Amino acid sequence: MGWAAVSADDNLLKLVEAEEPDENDYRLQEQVGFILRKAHQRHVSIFAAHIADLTPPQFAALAKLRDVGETSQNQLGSLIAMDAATVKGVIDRLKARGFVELSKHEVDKRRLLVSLTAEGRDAIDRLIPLAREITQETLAPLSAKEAAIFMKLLAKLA
Amino acid sequence: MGWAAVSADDNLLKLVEAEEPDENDYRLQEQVGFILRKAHQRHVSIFAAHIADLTPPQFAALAKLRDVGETSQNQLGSLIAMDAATVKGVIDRLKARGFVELSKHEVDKRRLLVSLTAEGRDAIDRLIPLAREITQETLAPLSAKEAAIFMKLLAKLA
DNA sequence: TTGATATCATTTGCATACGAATGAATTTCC
DNA sequence: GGAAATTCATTCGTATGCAAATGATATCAA
Repeated sequence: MGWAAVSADDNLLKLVEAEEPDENDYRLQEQVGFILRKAHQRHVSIFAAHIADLTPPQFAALAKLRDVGETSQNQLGSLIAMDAATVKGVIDRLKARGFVELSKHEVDKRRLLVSLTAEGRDAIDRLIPLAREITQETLAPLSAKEAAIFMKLLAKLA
Repeated sequence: MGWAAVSADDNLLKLVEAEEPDENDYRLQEQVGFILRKAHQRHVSIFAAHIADLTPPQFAALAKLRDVGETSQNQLGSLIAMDAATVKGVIDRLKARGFVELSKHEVDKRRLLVSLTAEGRDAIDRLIPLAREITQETLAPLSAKEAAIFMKLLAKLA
């Protein structure tokens, strides 16, 4: 009885495994998260090759400030997808470089207003053409049509 | 002559500007780098919701070790796209958790061999089904067909 | 063989990235 | 009006991620 039962269990196990051959062939390099991380790394590397003295988050902060003018730190953070702790560090470093200046909101005393300095505006205006090249080089492995499709799908994911 | 020349220059300038209206309408949220960063952030967040006690890089290290068995630290790093400094920290933390063990290469004394412990193998085997859910949820905004196209194009970029 | 190179690993320094805790100021709601 | 909840900013701790410098070991080449 013992032998027969074990044998039946073995067969059942094999059937189950045949229906789910997944467990054993998980391929890390094909997972979206892994490739996303690599694609992001590649982009950051291309960015650094074109703009050595500013990081992508710092550039994003300046570019957004150029769009919206003066805003609070948190507001800016939400516009460029950074939480409060992260945006503070970015703004601190931009302030130390003289690219942004801070002031207190007159009415709401909690808020810290951030705005571009003249130097910051010059910098971002000067860097935007380079940023276009960065975008182009990042998308270079794709044809124009592929790039358009990719951007549409990527936007859906983000 | 002076007036005529200036006038001609003005017209020329306007033509050039008409051909390149770019400078003023750089849209950060449409740049591939910015969206790539956001998509990556979203994936990391989904990952954390499913696997709270391990980060994506730590998971990648375990998954790759499961594939290839014992390897050197640097070799593992190149397999999962981490430089030497980064992979060291990841392996250190996995070692502290008892998921990997280190040993010296007998022949080449520079190399530090990394391998899964029994506990590490149990962990990765247990987590792989969750990782499949993470991949699925990350791609959820796309239809099956869109996801297939996206993965092909993303792989070209990375 | 030995001197130049290259590889493996470590360390340091800097810059995101985010959860959690804290304090100050504001808004909401009863 | 005032207590409760919310918002804004800061700080701390932990974890990538990478450049650059360093030391130990291997390999290559003259």
